[in-house]
Amino acid sequence: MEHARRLVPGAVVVASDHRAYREMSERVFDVLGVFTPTVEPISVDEAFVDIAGLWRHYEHPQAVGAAMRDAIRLATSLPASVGIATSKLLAKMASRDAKPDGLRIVAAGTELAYLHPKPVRSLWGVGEATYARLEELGIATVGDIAAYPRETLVRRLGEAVGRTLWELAHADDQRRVADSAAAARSISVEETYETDLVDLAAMERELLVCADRLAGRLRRGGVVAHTVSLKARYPDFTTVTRSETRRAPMVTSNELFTVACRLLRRTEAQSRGVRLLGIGGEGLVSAAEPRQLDLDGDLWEQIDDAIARIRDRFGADAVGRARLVEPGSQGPDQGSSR
DNA sequence: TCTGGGGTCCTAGGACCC
DNA sequence: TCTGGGGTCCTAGGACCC
Repeated sequence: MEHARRLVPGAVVVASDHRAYREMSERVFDVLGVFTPTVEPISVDEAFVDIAGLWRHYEHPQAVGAAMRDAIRLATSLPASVGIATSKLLAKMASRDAKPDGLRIVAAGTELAYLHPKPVRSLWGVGEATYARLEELGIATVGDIAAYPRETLVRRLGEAVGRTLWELAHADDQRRVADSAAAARSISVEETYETDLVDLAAMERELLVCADRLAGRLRRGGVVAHTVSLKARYPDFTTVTRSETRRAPMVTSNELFTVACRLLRRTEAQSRGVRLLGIGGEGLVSAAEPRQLDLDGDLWEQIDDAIARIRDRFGADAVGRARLVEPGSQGPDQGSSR
């Protein structure tokens, strides 16, 4: 945004509003749920829907897609694009073709004819790096991949990528539509700073902010983390991670903070400075599962819990860490830029 | 062209165990 | 006591996606 503002000094900048996006997203998913229970969210604004069970109610697949688009527009005033096909990959590609506000069908029997002329980059799973490698092999279209010897592709691209791409290029995609989103496997927070952080005290203050945010999200998700990871980006943009796994899972902001500080000392942050810091929780398990708490941990859970309830009721700025108050300021309002 | 934030999965090496 | 094979877990980094 800094760069954009420099280029266009008079630009109107509109802040993002994630609460509104979530609200609209929920309405869209509610609409989809009316059609069928088999709805698998991909992201806040995309989902796979299994419409195989709807053949009784609609004459053509087109009619299902059109009805969904109408219902979404009615409920949210938002345009929606729909791709219909015999597999997830093709439905996804068709929906991309349908954007920004349309409907695209790849009829059964026409899969390969649709797929093979497409550029490799349009396949789900071919990013910048894989694209460059395929280019070196003289592979430009999905059809080229399909014609390439499978074993050679695996040797060049690795087992997982090579095999998957080869199968997808033959329209071999057996993945089913799940009836809900998979449980999160990790939760993380991170922040890029306007100016690089150079001293340890400043870095630790920011880690405390991250630890607080992460603790809140773990708590709301009802999970605890066996592994805590730290992410640091140096001023030259190289990024490193450090992690620590423990038998006893962690949840409290205090635990997350303590581990993150220890991990930070295992990086070169102190000597090089950092542009970004982040903390993540991995190896998530339900907080409802029995686990051993030491007295100290129990106390911090109660503190986090109390803070969460105060924030729910009085707003995010209602309570804060004394440590995060700028020296000389009167309180969190004046002291915090966030 | 200097590049947010939040995720997933894969790979490779090393430790450890049987 | 040594060696080899094979499995799991942990760690770090990279590719990819929205």
